[in-house]
Amino acid sequence: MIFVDNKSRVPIYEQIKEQIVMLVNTGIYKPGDRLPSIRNLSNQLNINVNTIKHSYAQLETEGVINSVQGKGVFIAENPLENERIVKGVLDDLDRMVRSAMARGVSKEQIKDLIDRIYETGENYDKC
Amino acid sequence: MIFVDNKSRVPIYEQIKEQIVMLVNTGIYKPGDRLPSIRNLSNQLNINVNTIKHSYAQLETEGVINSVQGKGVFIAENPLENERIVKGVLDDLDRMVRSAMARGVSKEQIKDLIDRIYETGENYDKC
Amino acid sequence: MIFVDNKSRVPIYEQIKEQIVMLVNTGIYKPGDRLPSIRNLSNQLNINVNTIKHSYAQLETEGVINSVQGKGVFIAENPLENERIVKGVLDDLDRMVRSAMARGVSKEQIKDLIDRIYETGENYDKC
Amino acid sequence: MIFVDNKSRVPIYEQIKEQIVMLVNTGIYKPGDRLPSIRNLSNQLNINVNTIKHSYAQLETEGVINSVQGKGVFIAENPLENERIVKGVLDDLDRMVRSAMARGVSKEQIKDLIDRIYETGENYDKC
DNA sequence: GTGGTCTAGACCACA
DNA sequence: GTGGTCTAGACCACG
Repeated sequence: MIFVDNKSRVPIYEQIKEQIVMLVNTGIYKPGDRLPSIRNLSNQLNINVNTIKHSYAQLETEGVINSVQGKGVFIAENPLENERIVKGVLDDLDRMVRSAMARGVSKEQIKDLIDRIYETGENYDKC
Repeated sequence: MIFVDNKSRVPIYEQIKEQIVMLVNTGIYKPGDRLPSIRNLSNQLNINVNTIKHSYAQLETEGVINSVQGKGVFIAENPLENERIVKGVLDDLDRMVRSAMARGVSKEQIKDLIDRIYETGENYDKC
Repeated sequence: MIFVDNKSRVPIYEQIKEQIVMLVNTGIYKPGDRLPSIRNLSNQLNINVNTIKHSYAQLETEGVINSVQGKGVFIAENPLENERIVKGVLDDLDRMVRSAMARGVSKEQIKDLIDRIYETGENYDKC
Repeated sequence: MIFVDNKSRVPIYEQIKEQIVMLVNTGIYKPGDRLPSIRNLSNQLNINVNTIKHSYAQLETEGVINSVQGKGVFIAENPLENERIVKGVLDDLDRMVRSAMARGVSKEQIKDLIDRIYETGENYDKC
């Protein structure tokens, strides 16, 4: 499953891109694997088709995926020639942690939150 | 006292909000203290009056400050004791941690980030 | 559906806020319903976009509505279940009753006013 | 004591005017009585001298009071020739009660609030 | 001088 | 099309 945060400053199409790259990075997606169709993903995530299209289009120009008319979308042969960095999220996290600190939340509280999320929310599947 | 990064993805009014909260949190601003007037800050930062107004308005509805017609803007009595806002911050954190997880950031990475933030911030009066 | 009195001492954005809350309260708007777009309402009422935006922004921080980029503005899940806002309303009431008392309004006068309001409003679905 | 609400839509100078008229109306102030000096009232209420001046000036042009250079300010002989109506407060109250109702506050809750205020807050003195 | 409200219009990102 | 941000400038009420 791909996780999308509507309210993030990071646009949805970037979130999707980053997560697909990550799935490739961790070996969950391998070259030649087929990605979910645009409409399929659109339905799953309840997100506009155009947004998914936007993500896929950028991934294609970056050489991460290939879309084949009438067949589907596939992971490219050398998908990670241009390595990508997950930076936006960490910036966001940084700001939010500072915000929470300023508002009196303790370090322990935050770490507990993280543990809880990572334990319960194992939301990695091949989708 | 306040700095603004025009090029950040974080809107200016939020940058200002966060910095004022920080100044309150560190004890530099105390209840009853007067903030710079919207026009004054507007000139200092070379930012439109309305943008400053926007920041101040949100801080007021969050109970951090009180603005008084014709007098100025002042730090509230219990500026950071607002359960609802703290809850909102935690919700935001929750979303972002999930987002980071989905994008392949490890639990340890996040916890390191937190440690770093809390350590550098520990010089503050209140934490 | 929404009316505005330009000459009132009550600012337009507050009039709009109150009427939307009322529409939610009476069950005319239900969670998930879509509100008119800011531009649409702006045209209908012949009021500047920013003024509408102002109303919607406050309602969002109060948890009554959610606005989603590119999609629209929607009634939140529990639009009126916000302890903090209710507390704020009661504080306002407190101030105004004291004000009325100081200006010679009798207890009975106020109670009559309340009865009248609650009676005429009793046709509403939820009260 | 005169009661002033900083956050009311009714301007402070009007609140003061109304309350003095009310004190005359109820016979607490009689023709010839001396009002507190501008500075005295300014200190008591922690309100700017100009604001008090504004109230007194209007009351004088309306014939309610006479100010005598170097002696003080006194209630006029026929102070209430032009009868005044306390309307602003009631409008405010009306709006707030509706607001509270919309937010789920019960009629009884409000009436309790009123009883409590009127019982404990007998803040009428000659000042 | 202060804050409060409103308008008009611009540009952006997203669906 | 949608909302989000920012600017410029106006007028008001209040201190």
